[in-house]
Amino acid sequence: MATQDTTRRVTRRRVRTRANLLDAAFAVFAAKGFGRVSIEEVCEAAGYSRGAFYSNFDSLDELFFALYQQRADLIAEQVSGALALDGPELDVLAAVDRVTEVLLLDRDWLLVKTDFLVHAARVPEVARTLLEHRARLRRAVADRLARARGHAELPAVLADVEDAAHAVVAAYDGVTVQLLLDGDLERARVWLKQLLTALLTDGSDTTV
Amino acid sequence: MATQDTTRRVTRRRVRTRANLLDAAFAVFAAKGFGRVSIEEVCEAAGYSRGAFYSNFDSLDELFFALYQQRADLIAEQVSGALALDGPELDVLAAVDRVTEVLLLDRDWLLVKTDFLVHAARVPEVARTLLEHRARLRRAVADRLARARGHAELPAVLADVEDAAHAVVAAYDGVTVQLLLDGDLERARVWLKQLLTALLTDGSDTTV
DNA sequence: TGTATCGGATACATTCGCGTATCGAACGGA
DNA sequence: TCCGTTCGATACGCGAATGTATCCGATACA
Repeated sequence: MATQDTTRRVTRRRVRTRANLLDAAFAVFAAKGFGRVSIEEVCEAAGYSRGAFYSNFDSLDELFFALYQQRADLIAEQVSGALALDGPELDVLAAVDRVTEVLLLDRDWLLVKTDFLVHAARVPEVARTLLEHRARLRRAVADRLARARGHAELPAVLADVEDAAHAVVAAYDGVTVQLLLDGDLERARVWLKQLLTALLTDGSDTTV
Repeated sequence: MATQDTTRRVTRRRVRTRANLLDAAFAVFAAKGFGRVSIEEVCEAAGYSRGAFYSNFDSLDELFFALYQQRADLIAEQVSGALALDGPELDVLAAVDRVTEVLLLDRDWLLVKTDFLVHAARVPEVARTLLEHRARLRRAVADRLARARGHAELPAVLADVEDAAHAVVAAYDGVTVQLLLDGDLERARVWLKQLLTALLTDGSDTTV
């Protein structure tokens, strides 16, 4: 179903099935890793037969791609929301807290996301999508920083707002790796906040 | 051959074969990703039959593990070397340059390393090994920073040397992700230097 | 409610990769 | 150089996963 050629009657049942397959796939991928999952396992977890799968997707890769997009869009919205929350008065540290909460929500997503990264790293077409998603996040962060800029705190060597946003994403990725290994979500949050603070403040007080 | 039971005459041919298999595996893993590689592919790339493989390893997982350890140890030594290079007078920025050069040497290694991370994230036993390796790196960095500490520059919110070392590793991981996606090695180096500079200096001059 | 279409189950053939058992050749010590 | 040992190639059987073709029940629309 990669290419939806002619218009077809898309049944409610169909969308439900598709959603169920995606959800099941998420769970299975998180548990075993994309590379070790078979189509059958996904179907079994979702409670369907392989026929249902092939009726909705052409390959595991395609499903994986759809899955990533679905979840990534969700996260992007949540982050934007967390950043937009306070008025332009701007308490950057509070924003950092909220974003941290959203970004480090559950380890399963990070597992799947990293699997997807590994995949994307070898398929330029897929990499492009992932890069676009990251650009979207950076943009949101950069905008927020720009808004805060006039008001008070000033980054250190990262004077450029774009660079600062880039740094935020890098910190996120860095902490992700640590979390994947030790599984300590709470510590990861604290650590990410500390890192972001170090990156986004010049060392003086901070809050504005 | 996981458990080397009784003492056996280990032939030169054997070590050569093993090394060849490891080298070939590295190339194949880098190209296709661990999850998409079969034992046969590795053997074919190395120019051996599957018999040779099973004579040297019990499973692809075991080979992967051996491969990671081999290369990781190599890197660890190189980093230590790069850090030890200058005397205790200490130009931290120069050290940053050298380390950056070593850490971002080739993308293939990062690909394999990330594959290994994804694997380790789901196998605690393997994760422990990877965590130990990272601890080794952090230690080297922390020692270096401690040596520099008395002399001049001072981190910002990362007063603790251990925290600073932690941040260095996080930055490395963060930049790695970006490099995996865009493949621009030179830009990654520049970017890593900038990040490390931002993290390890208080914003005043720097060099000491 | 009837009916044409759609969605998913089932059954099948096939390919692929695995692990083992066996055998001849390479090796290294005497 | 000779001989016992080790290494790796070959051949085999097996199980798992794939993709397809077909069929029946569900669904939307009139």
